[in-house]
Amino acid sequence: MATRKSPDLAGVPPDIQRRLESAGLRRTLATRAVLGLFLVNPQGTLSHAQALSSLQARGLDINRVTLYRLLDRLAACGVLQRHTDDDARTWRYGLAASEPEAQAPRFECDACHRQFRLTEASDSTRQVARDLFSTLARLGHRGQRVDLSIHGTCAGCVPPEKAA
Amino acid sequence: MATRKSPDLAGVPPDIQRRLESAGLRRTLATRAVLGLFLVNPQGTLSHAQALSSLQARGLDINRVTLYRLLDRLAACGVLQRHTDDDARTWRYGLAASEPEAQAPRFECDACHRQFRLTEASDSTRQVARDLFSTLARLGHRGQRVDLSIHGTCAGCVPPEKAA
DNA sequence: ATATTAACGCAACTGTGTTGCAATAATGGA
DNA sequence: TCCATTATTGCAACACAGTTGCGTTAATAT
Repeated sequence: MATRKSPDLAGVPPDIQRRLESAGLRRTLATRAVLGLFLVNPQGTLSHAQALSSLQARGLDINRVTLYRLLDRLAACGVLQRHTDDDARTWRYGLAASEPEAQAPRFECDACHRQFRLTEASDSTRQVARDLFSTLARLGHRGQRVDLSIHGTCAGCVPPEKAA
Repeated sequence: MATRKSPDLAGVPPDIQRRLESAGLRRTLATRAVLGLFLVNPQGTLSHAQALSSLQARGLDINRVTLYRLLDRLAACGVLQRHTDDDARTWRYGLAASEPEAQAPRFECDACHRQFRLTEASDSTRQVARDLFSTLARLGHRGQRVDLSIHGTCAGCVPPEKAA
């Protein structure tokens, strides 16, 4: 009745499918659902708690521990990217960029806590990363990874009367 | 016997004393001890746990809740600066720069978890901050604060045979 | 010296994430 | 198509960082 190979990963981009497969991950209900959560809004990020309630809102009753482990697995195989939220002491997950080079700065709205990736500004990041690495080298340290984030108020949260 | 005004804040810089006073903080034993902890190493940062064990090592038996509240207070009045540690989900505290403009990037060693402020590179930060703010403005958002951090291995932790 | 109230210590609690283990269900091969 | 293998799941219990309420202590101002 149904095909045997790749049963239900319809809208999932091939590069993600490849990463899932080469890590040996199984296509479970939970995996598909969580993946869908991120694919409907590729720029956004979700905390564990947000992901859990989204799943519940869709009628999916997934155990919280299962979700923790699933998000971990997806991050470990490079499908998601994990970073710490600045305010709460929590992790946030977002789709990883296809090429890791394209590390764009993150913008986090202090009002609604949504996060955006500023792909328009990835040049700035590359530039400053070069600078910093050479500064570090001069001091005898070794730099490996630059994390650039901006806090502020997003367009949707800027009070209209103050919006210039 | 002892002077009545400002009894024991000998080595504390005047701008810090001013901030303490204008916030109405009292000069308790704990306040002085914690302040001392940071002043002996002005570039360093400490987690709550590290600060607590340093205090205990000096024979000071301060309650952990008291320390939490004290660190909060010092951060609230601008003497300390608080930020989330990237690996553990904890806060770290460091002396705040006298002028907030001079926000230098932070370098965090992934091996020993110590942190350094790269004052040599504060120009890079200013530059990239300008870039990002204008990018954000174009998109309708409003940027308020740029956080630039680098992870890597510090001079003391780089394995000698690999240190070039 | 005394009244006021910030700061303290204790106990109990919250929220986020983790671990051990038995049960379940994708997956690949017969 | 059925079966064996083993990744994944759910549950319960735990670990850790930080918070809250409240009665007590001790800086500070008068």
